[in-house]
Amino acid sequence: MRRAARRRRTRQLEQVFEALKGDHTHPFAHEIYRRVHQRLPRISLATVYRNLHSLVEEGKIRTLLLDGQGARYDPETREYDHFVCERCGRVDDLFLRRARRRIDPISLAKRGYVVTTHNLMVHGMCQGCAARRRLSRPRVRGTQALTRASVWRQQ
Amino acid sequence: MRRAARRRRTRQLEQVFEALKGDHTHPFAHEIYRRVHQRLPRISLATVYRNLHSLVEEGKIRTLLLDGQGARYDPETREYDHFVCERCGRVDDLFLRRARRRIDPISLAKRGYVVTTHNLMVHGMCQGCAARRRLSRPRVRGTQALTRASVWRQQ
DNA sequence: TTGCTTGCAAATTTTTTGCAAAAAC
DNA sequence: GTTTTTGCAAAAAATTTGCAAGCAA
Repeated sequence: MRRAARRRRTRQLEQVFEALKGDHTHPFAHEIYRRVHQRLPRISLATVYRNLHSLVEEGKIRTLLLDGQGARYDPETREYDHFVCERCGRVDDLFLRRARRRIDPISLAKRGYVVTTHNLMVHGMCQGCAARRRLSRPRVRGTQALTRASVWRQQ
Repeated sequence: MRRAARRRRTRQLEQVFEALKGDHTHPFAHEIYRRVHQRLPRISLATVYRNLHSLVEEGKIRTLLLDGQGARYDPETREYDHFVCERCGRVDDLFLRRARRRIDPISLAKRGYVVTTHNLMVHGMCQGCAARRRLSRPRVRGTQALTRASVWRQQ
């Protein structure tokens, strides 16, 4: 169950991290594999998974879980939130300064919880989809309400 | 991708909902199957999945996706948050009144986002695990727990 | 050299699907 | 009766594992 901490720096590990660094699209394991595979044609998907896990354990990247598909990976480890477009599936980073302060760790501590981190997921429609929708459906007494999101997937 | 809306009320659907109603432990599909199976021994896991999907679509339950395992199901559909214990895996409902309005839909709307809903996931250690830990590691100049709590950053 | 890490293929886990039969309406 | 839903088994998708060989330290 518990896997031993990584000790050696390998080309594979390095390339997996490189493939993700600076990327804000939150790619899936397979896309990362595709990228690394261009540089290391002999790498296997299993190794990509193993290295992604290592990086998560080291705290160099994090996992993001959303509905439907598999895990997505994120090189941004600062504490921040995400916006998930229910139309196209894109995931944006949100840096909501004000929102952050409104969570009250004290009240949780009073109830006996020890808080290490938290994550906010906002669901809706992204700019692009909202615009596209406005074009195809000219407004008639307000747009039709979106269906309520009933699925949350987070780490 | 899109499945037709359910039209008929069946014993199976009813029992799947009954098995979940009032349950705050956020069980996995398999546990729900186990429960329903006691009342309807011929039900199949596939049917449980299909009915869980129907219920989600009807808005009577919701899905909760967390790291590691599969989906968990939740009969509570009001907007509220979750606490995930990283020790034992339990998931508690959190009704954080103050936190409720923590996101600022206006600032998101300005950026072009259409927000339908949002959800907060708080990670850490639950009461039970924190207590157990306190027992095994007697405090020496402040508990480990407090140290971890201070990891909380509000930036 | 030592033993961690990789590649490969096979295994696991979780969820979905095709289809004929059963159940609703 | 007609159409939806079920049960079964098989398929799919995503991720993990065993193991011999490869490579970093």
